[in-house]
Formats: sequence, C-alpha cells, structure tokens
Amino acid sequence: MEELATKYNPAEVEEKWYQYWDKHGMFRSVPDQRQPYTIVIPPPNVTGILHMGHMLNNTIQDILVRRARQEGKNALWVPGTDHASISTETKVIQKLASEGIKKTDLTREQFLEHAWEWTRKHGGIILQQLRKLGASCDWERTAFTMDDVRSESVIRVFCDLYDKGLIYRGLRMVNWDPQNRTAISDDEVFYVEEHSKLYYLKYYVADDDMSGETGEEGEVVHRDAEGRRYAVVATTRPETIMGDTAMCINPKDPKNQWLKGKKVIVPLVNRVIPVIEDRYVEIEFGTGCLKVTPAHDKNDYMLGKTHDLDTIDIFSEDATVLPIAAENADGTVNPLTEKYVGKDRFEVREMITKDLVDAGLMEKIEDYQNKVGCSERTKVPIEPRLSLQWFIKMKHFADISLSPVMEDYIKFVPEKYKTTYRTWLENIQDWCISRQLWWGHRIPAYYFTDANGEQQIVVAETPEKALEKARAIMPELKAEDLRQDPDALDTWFSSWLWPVSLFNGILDPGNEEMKYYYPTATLVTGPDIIFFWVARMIMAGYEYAGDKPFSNVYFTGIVRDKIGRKMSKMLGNSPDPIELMETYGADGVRMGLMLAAPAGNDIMYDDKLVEQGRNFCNKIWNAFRLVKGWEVDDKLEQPESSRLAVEWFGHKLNEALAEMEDSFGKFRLNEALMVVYRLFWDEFSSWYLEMVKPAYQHPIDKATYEATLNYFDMLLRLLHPFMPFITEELWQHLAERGAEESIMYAQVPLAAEYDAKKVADMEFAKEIITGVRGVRAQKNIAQKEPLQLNAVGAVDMPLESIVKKLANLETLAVGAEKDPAAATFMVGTTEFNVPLKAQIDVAAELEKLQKELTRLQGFRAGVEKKLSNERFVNNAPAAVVEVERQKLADATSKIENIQATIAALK
RNA sequence: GGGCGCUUAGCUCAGCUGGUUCAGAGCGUCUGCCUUACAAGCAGAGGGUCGGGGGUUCGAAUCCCUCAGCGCCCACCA
Repeated sequence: MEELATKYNPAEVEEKWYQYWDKHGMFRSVPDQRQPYTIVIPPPNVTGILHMGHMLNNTIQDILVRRARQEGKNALWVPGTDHASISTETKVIQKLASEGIKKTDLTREQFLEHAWEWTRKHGGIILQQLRKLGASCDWERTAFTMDDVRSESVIRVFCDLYDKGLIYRGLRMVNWDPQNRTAISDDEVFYVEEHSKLYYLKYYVADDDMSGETGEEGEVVHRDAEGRRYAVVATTRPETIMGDTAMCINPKDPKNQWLKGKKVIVPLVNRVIPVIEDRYVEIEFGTGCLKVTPAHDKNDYMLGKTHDLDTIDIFSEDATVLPIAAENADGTVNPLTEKYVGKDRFEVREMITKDLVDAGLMEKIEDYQNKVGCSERTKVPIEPRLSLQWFIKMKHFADISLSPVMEDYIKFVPEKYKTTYRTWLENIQDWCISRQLWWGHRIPAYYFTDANGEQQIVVAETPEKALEKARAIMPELKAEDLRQDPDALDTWFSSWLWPVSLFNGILDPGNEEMKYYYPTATLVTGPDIIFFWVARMIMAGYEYAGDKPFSNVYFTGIVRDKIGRKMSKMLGNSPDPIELMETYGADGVRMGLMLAAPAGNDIMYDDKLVEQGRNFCNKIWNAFRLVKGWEVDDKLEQPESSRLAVEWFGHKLNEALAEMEDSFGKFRLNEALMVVYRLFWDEFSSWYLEMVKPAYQHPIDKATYEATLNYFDMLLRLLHPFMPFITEELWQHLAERGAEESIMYAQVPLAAEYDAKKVADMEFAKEIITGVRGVRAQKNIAQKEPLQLNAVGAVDMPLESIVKKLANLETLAVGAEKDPAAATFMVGTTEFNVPLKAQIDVAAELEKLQKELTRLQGFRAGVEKKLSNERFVNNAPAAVVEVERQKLADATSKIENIQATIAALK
C-alpha cells in the first residue's frame, strides 16, 4: 500500500468515488423482492443554485437513503427540478430587459422559446452541485415538473377536477402590479412605511329630516350651517369614493347609532349608498365610519360579499366586465370617473382632494403614517383589484387529509407541526390556481361565444378534444374560434402531484412502480411550505393514488448565521456551499451541518461546525493510518489486555448500535451522529486503540489485528450515511474488495445484546487510569516514568492488565494500607494512592482533601435530612428510599476514609 | 389581534410521562505537552441555585399559575 499522507485530502477522494458509484449504477433502483425505501426530492428551482438550506435538506435525505440501503432495503431517491413559474419568468423578463426586449413585444410562443432556452442553459446546475454533496439519487429518473409525463399529469388532473365540479371560476381580489400589468402573489408584496394623509370626508345623510336635535347620549352628529346632518369617514384613498357602494359602522358603536338604517350620499359622486353594520369596523379608528369599496380593497370585498353590495371598479375599462384586460390595467381610472378619466390614480387623488375641499366636503386632513403594499419586482404600490381566477374547492380535500396526520398514519417530525396543520385545514380557503404568467402549465380551458352571444367554456386535455366538446354546444364552431385561457397554473399545482406523477401514477394508475414505491417513506422539507406543498401532496395523494404520499415528514429548520439572521443574498451572510465543500470536504460540511440540526430546529451556522467535521475526517484518517501501519506476527500470542479490550469494545459497540437505532427511529439524526462520533473518537481511538496498540516498532498479534480491522469496518459502515466519501475510501483500503463492491451496500450491523457489567467495569478502569494521569499532570511526572498504584482495601479489579498498560504502572497492589506520603484519588468508594519518590506537598494535599470532605458532609447532611423525613420514608417507593440509604452509606464510608487520610497526613 | 413554541454551562442544544444516567453532551475556555497515527492532535482542569416569582408534592429542570423576554405562523386597522 502506498504511503498515506498525514492529512486527509477530500478533493482527491470525493470525485473518484462519486464517479465509481455512478458508473456502477449503485444509485439505481428498480422494483424487486426487497422492502422499498423511497424518498422523492423536494424539487429545487430548475435554474436555482445550491444554498445552505439545500445542503441541509439534501444531506438529511441522503443520510436516510444511505442508511436504508445499508439496512438491506431497496432504497430509491428520485431527483428532479421544479419550473418555478414566477421566479423563472421574472428572471427571463429581466434577462430580456437587459437586451432591450419587453415581454409585451413578444408573442407567447416567442417568450416561451426564450424561457426554455434559459431553462436549458441554467437548468440542472443545481443537480450537478448535489452530486458534489454526495447525493445518491437515481439520476436515470430525473424529472422536471414541465417534462411530458408531469405536464400531461397536470392537465389531466385539472380536467378531472373540473369534471368532478371541484374547479370553478370566480372573483378574487388580487394584488395588481399596474406597471407590469400582472397579478402577483401575497408573498411578492412587501410593505413600506409611508408618510401619507388621512382624509376626513363628509357623507351627507340622504333625505335628511334633520330631526334629533342633540341625539342620544354619546352620539356624535355632525351638522353644517344649514343644520343638515352628515357622517365623517376617514380614508387614505379619497379617489376610491367613486367605487363606494356602502358605508359601514360597528353596530355597537355609540357614536354612530343614529346612522343605523340611514342612507348617505357619496361626496362629489352624489350616489346614494346604504349604511350597513358589521363588527369588522374598529370603533376607535377615525370616526368609526368606514367607506366600503368592494372592488378595491380585500376587506371591503369581504364586506361586499357578506352584505351583498354592488361592485364598482374604477380602473377597468368597462366596470361590469371582469377580468380587466392587461392593457388598460395600468392604474389609470376609467370613464365611470368622468372628469378624471385616463388620469393616473395618484394624480386623481390630488385632483379629487382639491375638488372635495372646494366643494366643502372635506372635514379635515391629517398626517398619517401607514404601510403601503408594493410590488417586490417593480416597487410600485400594488392595487388590490377584482379579477376572474380559477379555484379549487378545498373542503373535500381538507376532509380527506386531516385524520391521517392527526392519527399519525402520516407522522410529522417534530410533532408540533400537527397543530399548525390542523388549524390550517380547519380554516381552509379555496385555492386560487391561476397565475397571470406564461411560463408554466397553460390552463386547458377554452372560450367561445355561442349563438346567443353568451360566453361558453369547455375544459379538455387538448385543443382537439376541446373543439369536439365545443361543437356539442355549437356544431359550426371552427378551431380558430376557440380561445384558450392565457393564464398558467400555480407552480404548486404540479408540485402537489409530485410523489404520484414521478411514478406516472396519474396517467397510468396502479402501475407496477406505483405499487412498489408508493407510498414513499419520508419527505424532508421545510415547515414554511407545510401548507403550500405538504398538505396539498397529502390531498392529491389520497385523491389520485388512494393512499398517503409518504409515511413520515421530517421538517428541517432554517439555516441561519451564527447571530441568528436568515441567510440572504442581501446580507451576504451565506457561505458558498461549493467553496465550503472545497475547503472542508463534502463529508466535513455534511457532518458539521448535521451536528447542529435536530429536526425542526433552526441551525446557527458557524464555520466552527464544518471545521469540526473536517477535523473528524482527519481523525478517522489517522486512526486508519495507525492500524494499517501495524506489522502482524502470526505467532505472537494475544496479550491479556488486548483480549479484554477486544471483548469490551464488542459490548460498547452494541451499546452504541442500540442507541443509534433508537435515534434513527426517532429521526434524531444529530444524536445518532453524536453517538458514532464519540464512539469513534473517544471509545475507539482514545481508549481501544491505546489498549491494543503494540509498542513502537513491535508487531501485533493476529487475533487483535483482525478484531481491530473488523471494528474499523463496522465503524465505517455506521459513519457512511453521514460521511460517504471518506468511509468508502478507507473501506476500500481496509481489505481486498471486489471490482464492484461498495460500502454503500455493506450492511450495517444490528444491535445485539451486550453486557452492561462489562461496560461498567471498563468505566471503572478508565477512571482509575484518569486518576493516575491526573496525578502525573499535577506532579509533572512523564508518562514514560512507571509508577506504583495501590488500592486501599479490597476491590475487584478485572481489568488490571489494561489499567497497568494505559497508566504505565509497574505494580498495582490491591488491599494496601493508607500511605500519607502518597498522592491520592478516589474512584467510587475506593481510595487509590500513588507513592511518590519526591516529597508531596502536605499542605496542598490537605487542602484538597478538606475541600472534598466539606462537600461530602454537605451532601450527607442533605441525604440524612431526607431520610429523617417520615413522610418521605412512608410515601416514596421503597426502591427510592433504598437508593437514598445507599447514598448515605457511601457518603459515610467516603467521609471516614478521608478523615483517616487527613489524620495520617497530619 | 388570533394561534403555536421557546428561555438549562461562554455558544449550540439534550434531559421535561416528577425520585442515581439528575444537573448532561459537543464546541469554546484554562493548564501542561510537537509522547513516531493524528497540534485539524494528546493529557488534565474549571464552568449552570435549569429566565423571575408563586403553587401542588415527602420530593420539581420536569406538573399548575403568573410575570418578563424571545421566536414562528396566520389575519392585518380603513
């Protein structure tokens, strides 16, 4: 074997083994007799690049998949990407803009060609980056939400739900970006603090009889010089008065009781509108009177629906036809507004304010600080507008998806998200699935005008089928008379089918792959998309595959920087994952992330973590160098100490195996990692290897050597899911391996029974060794210098040979007398002493003993107090009382021992 | 405003169906070591009245109440 460097060099190793695995099809899975273990990747944006969140998420998935493989399961991890309609379309628009091309200058087909080109150019980078991380995906199965199977699945599901009556077209208040002339999602709206005005407008009472001279107690009645009564409404948007269709008061508002049942006149517009009552209105805000403009405000729209109000849109060209065509939805007002027509909304605000003041209809204007929703992309204030959108009725889906999670048929980790899930389902709203975008799956709805001049809609998978359906209504219809809906579907409408569509379960229900791989085992994702994605996959899973899509959902945390801020481009606080892997190795990065990542907890990223990971790689590497450097002598007899060490580590290993199995079962991957980390570093390297290590340039016996290689092999297998590269490298070096062997398929050992007594015996021995080392450190005695050790009184010493070796003792005497001239330490109730050639520092020794004595006396007093409490002795279980008695006895014996030592020293 | 959760060593977190696994782990800190596997290391050491207060109990980090601080989600004041 070639000489191994003292430092592990990940770069050389990682590339080599990834290609080896890939070349030999080791990630490939096809159905067979084994139990399946399936994970579908949360598809990253096709044009995205790897960030720290991906690193964490995909490391977890890889660990689960690799572990399952080593448990003998047929593990499959399906990769793929998401077309991410909004973000991709935005990027393409930006790119075109940089070339001086506007989206509106292009036809749909031309634009989509640009989008596909963009996707081809940038797509798949992220999948390449996942390979660097070691992701063991079955790349032959790589899917894309807009490839043929997935697209057809989406369209089929849309048609199916439409036929089932679960999809409908309805009005919805959208966030309209007047500059881009498109609706944007709530997530793309950001709020900015703005200095604005609060306008107090006069709404005169219609047909006022001017009665009620003072009004009731607490009422606030405004009157003008002629005695006519009016209400005052506070608004930040006076220009919308043209869309007012009601005024609203809180029925419990004492100030405005007199307005109940009245009608009022919209200032300037002179339209008569009713006064309605709704508890939604804040009594304390402004005057307690709210103008209601259902077409231009979300809440007003809700009020309008509840109270059956008219809707007047002041922006669309024809206020009665919805939705508004994009070309006249640029924020200018429509002919309904008479003198203001064609003017921009902000210009209109100024004009109307002046007109109101001139007409004496403005009570007052106050300065006001409020938040205005703006488009993330164009930065202009968004305009809430009504438009026709496509919706899915969610009641049915909520009904089928609640109990599986609540009853743990689908298990959430951590469990707290069950509550979040339930709350959402219980208050579910219909899902708006149309987006005013081109990039995505185009809605398969087709419009035409029938013989009566009425608009008709048909929904079908292809234009041909749509024409067929349309001709059933209007036989003479031609293909060109059919107009397809221009909108695309919400990206989540393809994502929610992902676990089913990946196995072609939509187009070919009940196929062999579906039967074998579905339901999948575990979904690994962030809690931020529990509604957008997780819940909806559960719905679609039941609707289209008749069962849950996955058995477990592991919610990861968010990767933050070390002071708790989210990683973001703007802050520049996110390390580049690729650079990180180049610096610390993929294994080091994986390990560092996992150490700090309990399920559902955010992780505070710090370079220290990946440093620890890298250091651990190096530790493994060097332990391997030691073991592989040993000369074996077949004739050499196994020393007693080695025999005992080998026996002990077998028990220790099984103890750790049981802990790891438990941790994996609970998805506590960081704990499983910590167990194996300590097993390798502390128990194996620091203790075991030191126990069996032959003297310098001496050979080792065969039995010990082979046992050690075997343990090393087992440890590498246990570590492999966390650190795939270094473990493969060393596993291959550890023994002669076949041409297509891999640790990926080396089975992880199952936890067997172990003897806790043997483990405890070693702990006792270790404490003695540590005690001697402590004496050496204190007295400045080199490890090379052999010492004598005496145990005072009788004590069982089954691991004497190991203690002698590691503590470097020439003698270990049991049953010795106290020695005032020796350095002492206690292990349990046994006192040990090390006779010293040099004079010991009596004063220092006394001080140390006195301190310990004081502590023990305090401890004993506490126990005595407890035991003298009758209620404790009578009420506590016998076992607990017995434990206390034992504590008392131990403490007493220790105290006597120390007192004797003190006396002897004096 | 509605809901959920958190507060334990300098940092990140376990422990929370009450009682020797009850005060733990990793990292960091301090001291001494370049001891031929590893200074990305070895050996040793120190460090917390479990956010404050009250209660239940023989017994509370663990259960209940309350106060303070922090975080997340949802709905957002015209």
